[in-house]
Amino acid sequence: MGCSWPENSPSKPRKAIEELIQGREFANQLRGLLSKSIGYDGSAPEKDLVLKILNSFANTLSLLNSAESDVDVDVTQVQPNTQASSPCWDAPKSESSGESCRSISTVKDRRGCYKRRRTSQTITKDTPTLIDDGHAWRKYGQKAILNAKYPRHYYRCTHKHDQGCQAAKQVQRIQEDPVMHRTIYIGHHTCRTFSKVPELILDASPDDSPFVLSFDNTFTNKHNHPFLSSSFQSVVKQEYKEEMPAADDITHNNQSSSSDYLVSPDETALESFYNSITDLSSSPIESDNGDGISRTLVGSADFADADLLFEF
DNA sequence: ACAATTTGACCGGG
DNA sequence: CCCGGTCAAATTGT
Repeated sequence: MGCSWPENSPSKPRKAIEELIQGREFANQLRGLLSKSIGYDGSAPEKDLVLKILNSFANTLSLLNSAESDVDVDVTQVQPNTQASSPCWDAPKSESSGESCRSISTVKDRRGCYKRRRTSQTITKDTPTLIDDGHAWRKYGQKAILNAKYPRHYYRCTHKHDQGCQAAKQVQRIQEDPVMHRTIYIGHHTCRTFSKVPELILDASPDDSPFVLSFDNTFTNKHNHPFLSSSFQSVVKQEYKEEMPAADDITHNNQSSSSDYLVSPDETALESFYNSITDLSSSPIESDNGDGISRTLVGSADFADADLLFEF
């Protein structure tokens, strides 16, 4: 079971990946046990540890996955409006206005104008159900994934068009542990607007040098998160709504489906969420998986700042 | 009325 | 051809 996420690996790394997935599975089980036996006054170093372990697994897996699939440095050119690079969605209207296109075209002719994202850096994060990373995302798709119980959701930055921000993310519920979501961040934010976040948070941060900014926040913002409650709630609502329809249904698993419906009840999700929150805020866990990040890139600054948003 | 999400179709890579 | 990523019309929410 499981091991459906990374499907793109030759053979040696693959074995390693399977091992890692198994390890992660075990860690998840341990985590479940702990949250049962401890209740939610949290503050258990054990759970702290488990979360660290889980993150290590996640990061290692993402490293392995990207290790052989891309060797690129692809710092994607971020240019909002050079018509040279703008695919087709910048000026599609003109073409459609001459809509008399003889083609049967129930759909406009999209041939050739379909830009598939070049593999840029991706960072994988496992987070308890409803974490908001503080960025404004716009959902643009949802897909059932082969062999996966839960669909994958596709988001891009809300400011893709007005600011040319290339950031995107994919979110999928982890089937071994439906409480957790795996989020793959692709590309980095070039937008400046934190629409959801009141400015008071940012006031300590001038708006250049994201590196400084993120570290700064790490130390200063640990205890005040004025936006947590609001964004939290909205996300809750959204998530539950999403999960309601047909957890499985996908393609082929007609027979086992009945058992799939007993996804963990809401309370469990909430409880463990609170637990994680507590744990996360009490220790700088995330900051150390810089190892996953630091090996490459330039865009990491933004992810660092995403990380600390996970930290409350 | 506008903005965000849903959803089926399309596209390109493997 | 299949699968996953993206587009965009239709629908739903604010």
